[in-house]
Amino acid sequence: MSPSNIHVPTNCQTVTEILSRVGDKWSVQVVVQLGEGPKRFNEIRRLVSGISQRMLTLTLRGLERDGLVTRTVYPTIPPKVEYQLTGLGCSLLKTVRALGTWAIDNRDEILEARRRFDEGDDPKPHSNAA
Amino acid sequence: MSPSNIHVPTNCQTVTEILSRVGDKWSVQVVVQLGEGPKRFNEIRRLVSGISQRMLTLTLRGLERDGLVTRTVYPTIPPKVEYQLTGLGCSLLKTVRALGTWAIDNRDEILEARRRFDEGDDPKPHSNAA
DNA sequence: CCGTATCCGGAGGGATACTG
DNA sequence: CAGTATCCCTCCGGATACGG
Repeated sequence: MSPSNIHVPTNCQTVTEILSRVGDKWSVQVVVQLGEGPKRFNEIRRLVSGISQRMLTLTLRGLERDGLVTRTVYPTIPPKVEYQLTGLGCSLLKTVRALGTWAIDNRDEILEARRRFDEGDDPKPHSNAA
Repeated sequence: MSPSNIHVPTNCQTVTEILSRVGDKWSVQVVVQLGEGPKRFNEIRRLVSGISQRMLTLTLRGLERDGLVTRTVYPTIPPKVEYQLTGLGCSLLKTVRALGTWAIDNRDEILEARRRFDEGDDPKPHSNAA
């Protein structure tokens, strides 16, 4: 990367903003599930097990608001609502998957570092220096 | 804790876990600053202006715990402490930059979608509101 | 200079009950 | 089935003050 890449204020600001969207507890999981194809409300709810009805609603609203998913209502009885990733949503999914790959690749290393740190931060276990 | 298996949920589980690390309010900004080279505590604090002393400490601790940064103390007077990205931290930075690029590229589209949604999400202005 | 401890307001998010 | 509203509790994170 160049030392003076694009102009400054847009950078941190925007990235942080997007990470807030994606970094919440549920958005990514919902997006990933929707990556498999369009899904109904309770279908998603089952797949992302652990999520509450309330949170699923809020998460979907947020994603819809940002143009990442579309919401289609079929006025049948009983009502049927389908959620689907937009093009924008798909492109986000790709990027997120890259992060996911990183996470999986480095999972063990992180867990190990974490364990060591919690043990008492002992970087030199072979030398018994108190 | 599951008694017998760790195989299935590795995907969502791990990704969510990493995003929690990276998706908090400050971690990314700190990592980005550290990407420019090793920095001292108050140096980072100035660069990531807006962060409180407390939050910087907590953020750095978290990153250190996960093996993303190292903390080096020089026992001088006054004390000097340097933080630096590890190899793991650098590789994360690269992935995060990709997400940052996505954010910048799609910033306008998201903001526009958001504005439309807040306006009243009105794709069919004529006829009775369905 | 670097960090910790305490106080405290507000957002996030779960459980539940109700509506169309 | 899909969604809203309410209650409530936890944790995040800012301000401030103190210790090495």
